[in-house]
Amino acid sequence: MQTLLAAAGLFKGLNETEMNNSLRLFRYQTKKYNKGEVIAYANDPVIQQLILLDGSISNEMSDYNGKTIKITDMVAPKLLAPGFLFGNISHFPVSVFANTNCEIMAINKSNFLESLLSCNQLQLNFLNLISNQTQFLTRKINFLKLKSIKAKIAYFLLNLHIRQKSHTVTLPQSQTQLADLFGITRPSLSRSMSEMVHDSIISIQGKKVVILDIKQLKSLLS
Amino acid sequence: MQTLLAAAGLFKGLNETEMNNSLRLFRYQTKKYNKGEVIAYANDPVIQQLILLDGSISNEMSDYNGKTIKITDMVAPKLLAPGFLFGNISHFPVSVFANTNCEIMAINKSNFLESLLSCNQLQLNFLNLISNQTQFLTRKINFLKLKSIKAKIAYFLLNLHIRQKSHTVTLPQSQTQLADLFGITRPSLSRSMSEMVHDSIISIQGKKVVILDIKQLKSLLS
DNA sequence: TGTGTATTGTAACATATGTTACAGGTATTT
DNA sequence: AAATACCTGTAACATATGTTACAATACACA
Repeated sequence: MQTLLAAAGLFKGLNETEMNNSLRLFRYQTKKYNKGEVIAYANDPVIQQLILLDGSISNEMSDYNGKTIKITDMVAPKLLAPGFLFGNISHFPVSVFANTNCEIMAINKSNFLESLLSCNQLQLNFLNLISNQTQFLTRKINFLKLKSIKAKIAYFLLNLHIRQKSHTVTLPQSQTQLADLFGITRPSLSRSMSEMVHDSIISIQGKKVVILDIKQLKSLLS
Repeated sequence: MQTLLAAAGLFKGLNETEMNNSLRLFRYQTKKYNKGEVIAYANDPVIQQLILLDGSISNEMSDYNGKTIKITDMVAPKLLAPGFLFGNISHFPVSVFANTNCEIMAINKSNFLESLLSCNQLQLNFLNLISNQTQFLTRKINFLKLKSIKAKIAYFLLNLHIRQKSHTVTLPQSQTQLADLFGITRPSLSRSMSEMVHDSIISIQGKKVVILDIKQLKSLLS
């Protein structure tokens, strides 16, 4: 358990004693969810800090017409929505589904706060986790601000390029899933990629994409 | 100063003694900026907690082609980017401009952390401020996810309707500014509004908009 | 009151993206 | 190897939005 919470970032840098103290303070419950089950509904009030101990979940935002859009996948161990535990009105911004069988730790808000206050390192860790989430949201906003499909493709490929450290990048998802992620339709994605191939900016072979002209790719971001 | 920081949320609920203690701990500097000056550049590292004590600022995100998009305006007193002070890589997500003459308090990150840790109420307040910022960002994402211009107009009008508690709402900005906020062009905004008038969903007279058919307006959100 | 400036409505046209449909390819299962 | 499901490319057309331009109106200020 301690290892898990350390990996989640919450117990990072705590020594054995501090971990034990904190764990003793947490009046937590754990609950198991089966694949496909709903862990939290969007707009549910956030009254507990949920921590994904095992399994993987997906965050989905429900559209006004009921259709859900996947935001992101998360793999254990991870704190869920740490930035929403406090604040004036705290509601889940997304619905949380179990992608696989999951185990969730739940800690009551006021108890969690008490425990935080009892350990400086724990507080710093929590602040760091929230800040990271904030930065994630900001990147999401930057992505959503991109106006054209080609700009989104470029942004995505350039990120892959940085992470995979190669001009040949491997798409981690099918075009159907990517289109979903981008909030566009699959034929539109395909068409834009084809045009970029035609313009010799990239070349495509299955899931491999070769970045031929990184300068032009970057210029698509404007 | 104490009143200002209380109004900013940071000193909310602190008694006189706690405020004095905290203020003594803060090794802050204050700095004045003239209207139009840049307070922080996007991508600057965040090494201090900045607090706007007086004046009003605007957050602008610089596009890849250098063009800036206004995100939001803020009026003193307010903490700037509290969610970015901690975390792995903390860079300003936006540039900050002085809309009017401004006074800014700057507190070193590590000193700010120390001070937080010395007062439980202060910590809770900071967590609440960050959470509120997170919720703000989430609402922003929800807005950006809206696909059509009419959906954005509907979302905006419905929010005004809730806040102004009336079916007749007053637009707080010119269409030019709204279009900017929505990330669209002004003629497109005007056209969409005209169509909504034609469909008897709203009627417009200057800055006054009357919501005639709230049901249809809501259905535009899908 | 008059004059310049910003704001709004609108039109014609260009472009980007969505929609639908279909065919060929690839992978998976049996 | 055959059958099935999924994935990809592409085309024709519909729709939404951007672009540019101009006129009409409202507003601020001398």
